[in-house]
Amino acid sequence: MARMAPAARRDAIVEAALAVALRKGFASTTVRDVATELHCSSGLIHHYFASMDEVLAAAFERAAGRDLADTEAAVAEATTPEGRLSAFFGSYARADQDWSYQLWLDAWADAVRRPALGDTSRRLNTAWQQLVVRIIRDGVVAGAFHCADPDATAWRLLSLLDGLSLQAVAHRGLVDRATVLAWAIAAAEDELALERGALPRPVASPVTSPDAG
Amino acid sequence: MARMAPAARRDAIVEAALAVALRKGFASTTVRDVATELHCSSGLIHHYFASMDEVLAAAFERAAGRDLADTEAAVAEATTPEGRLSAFFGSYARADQDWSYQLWLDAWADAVRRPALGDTSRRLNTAWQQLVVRIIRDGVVAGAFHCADPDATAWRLLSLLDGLSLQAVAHRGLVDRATVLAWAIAAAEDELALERGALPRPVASPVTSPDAG
DNA sequence: CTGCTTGTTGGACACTCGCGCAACAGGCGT
DNA sequence: ACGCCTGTTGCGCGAGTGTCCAACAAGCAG
Repeated sequence: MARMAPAARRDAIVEAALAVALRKGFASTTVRDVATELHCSSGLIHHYFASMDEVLAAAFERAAGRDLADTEAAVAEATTPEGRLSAFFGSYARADQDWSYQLWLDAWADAVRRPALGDTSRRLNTAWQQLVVRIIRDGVVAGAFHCADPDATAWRLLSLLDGLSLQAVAHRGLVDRATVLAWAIAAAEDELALERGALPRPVASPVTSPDAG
Repeated sequence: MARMAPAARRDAIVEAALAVALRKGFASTTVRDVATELHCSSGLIHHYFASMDEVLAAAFERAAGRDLADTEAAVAEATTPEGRLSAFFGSYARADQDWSYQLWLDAWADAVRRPALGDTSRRLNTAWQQLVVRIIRDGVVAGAFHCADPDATAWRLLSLLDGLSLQAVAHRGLVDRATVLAWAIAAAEDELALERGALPRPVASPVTSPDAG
């Protein structure tokens, strides 16, 4: 493999690891898999990362961080509290269509066994929850929402969303995406003392859907 | 090891595999672990099972089935609709104490990639949801609950429970067990048009807590 | 008691895994 | 042009895995 600048090489490794993980899951992504994906030697991966755990954590960090940034951008675009919350749901539900949600399932399952991955997953999960907290707080300040404990409400909304998305992704067809979205929004309306229908229904945006590996 | 009847031996192997899996997780349960647990040779396991996958699949089926049966028994013991629902929550929350909930995380993550495991997981997940549906239906008939769509409510309650339990298990300490239980029960009271506090808070039943492996 | 079926043994085999290391080579400063 | 720094290689180690198999022994039929 051609010589590369350290930053670029690190980047390429993370990207390759992510590509493999999306195909076969975190648990069964090996150093040699990443090396093959990158057409380089396995030793090179260890030259940049102390352990495989760190490679996977970095790969997950990138994928989830990217999704978080996208969602934050979508939320920032909206002008009203109701619009921001809807933007959040719309952007989140999009995630369970392509394979990025499968990454979360893998990360949650492996969190206990791979410390670095577990830390990353915990941190990013909290970041998502804090995003919801901010949306709620802003809405309360603006007088649009009523909520006694935004932190708890955020956990409940996010967990409902996760539990439903989990079924949609792991057991395809048991619960469909539109239903997940509708139920989550209705739950938010209840939690925030809004009238039914107060939150605009986001349109489901079509996204890339890679085949199984 | 003493000679045994084929059926009894098969049973003992599955039981031993389950014991190990509950102690150190599904992913890291090996043939030799099971053999050690059973005080027999590793070859014996392969005399009864064509592959290790089959052993683990049988163990998962037994664990999940037993949890379901336990919960169904606990639910059946209660006499009022409120008592039955509380019994369900109490029994379910118990699951996230040891590794049995980690089994579900593993199953959900691998469902898409391992068809046999995915089928089992889907079937048992649906069985849990149907148990909630029955509790709700009975409560509605008895006039204790009000619910327009028991099927949907069951999915929402179960998903909230799963989403919260997931955080409790994968990210130890982010959300604690008592909170999961309290929030789920409160959500149930809202869904079924009950007054706050109408559902008795189940006592956290002490269960076997094997050390980490 | 003898012979045969079959549960059971324990090691051999052929991998894979993460990781470390000595050697090679490409590009930059001088 | 040279030499040094460092990205890169590819092999090898030790530990781990699932799977297979020839040999052993326990119990039953004759």
